[in-house]
Amino acid sequence: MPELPEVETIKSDLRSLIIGKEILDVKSEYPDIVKDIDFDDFKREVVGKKILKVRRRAKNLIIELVDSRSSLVEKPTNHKPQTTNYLLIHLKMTGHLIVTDASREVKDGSWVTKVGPLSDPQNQYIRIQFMLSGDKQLAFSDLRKFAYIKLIANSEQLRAILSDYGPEPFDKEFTLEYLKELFGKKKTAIKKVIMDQKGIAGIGNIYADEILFDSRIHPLRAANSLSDKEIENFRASTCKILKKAIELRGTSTSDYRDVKGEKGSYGDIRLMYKRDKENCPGCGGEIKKIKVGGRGTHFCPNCQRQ
DNA sequence: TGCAGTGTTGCTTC
DNA sequence: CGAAGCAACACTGC
Repeated sequence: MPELPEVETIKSDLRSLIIGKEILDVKSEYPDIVKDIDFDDFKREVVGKKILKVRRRAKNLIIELVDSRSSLVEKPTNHKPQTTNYLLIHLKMTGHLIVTDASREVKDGSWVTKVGPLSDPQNQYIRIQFMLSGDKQLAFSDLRKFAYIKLIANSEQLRAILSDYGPEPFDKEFTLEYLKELFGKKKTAIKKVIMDQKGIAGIGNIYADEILFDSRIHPLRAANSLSDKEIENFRASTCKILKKAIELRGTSTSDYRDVKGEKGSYGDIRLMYKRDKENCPGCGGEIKKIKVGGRGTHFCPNCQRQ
């Protein structure tokens, strides 16, 4: 389940692997993965475009495409058609992006894809393949078909979609004051509040449990009951945990893999997530599992008091 | 063997 | 309007 650190890892890897490449072809046996547009239209829009930038916002990846035939030195004409658009990709729980070698058969023009990371059982649910210049492909695998790709026509539309998300934990606006305002209005369980992407962008189930333990806050505490000190602890823990998780390239306790099919290693040092019945590293007591907002929640009842 | 569990987001319902 | 619950989906594990 890719959360902020996993999507950030994918973003960095894609930047070094696919920026500057041209999309030569798109293939899919599951065209509904591309939302809100007929697949043939989608194909017409992206084939021939060049990958200019890769960004992340919340758990979304944004790939900026520009017409590969439009030269940067060329003077703009009066009625120049829109040449820049964006792929907005959300991987949901089991979505993966994989970059591998691929080349076109000389004799019949069909694409041959080398196996590589695609032999991983986690990557065998290929839904869409983008064939790229330089004998590469970007493949989109997703077991459960929740993940999607949207084509965003221009920067205004993109901005409108992305403005619904709360601040990124590494943004300037992610301050004690902001969090006091956000939590003060809600009497819901704090865990639900911090996983709401409209309030804070990027925290999912794994890092919510890790952050709440690090800041010693019980997941069922009413958000508006937190003291200023607890909110500051939460803020500091969020930055600390997410930074460490990015360094370790994410958590692969379940299906997550990076674009080369490799696992992240944050799962090895996680303290709470999926560690119920083990001993708490803080006090030695037993880690409990409960449900909060329908999600499995792991915490230490002794270190994180109601 | 069937069914609960898994997990993000957005839609529906109250 | 906020909050809660469920659907989307497919596979695993008990």
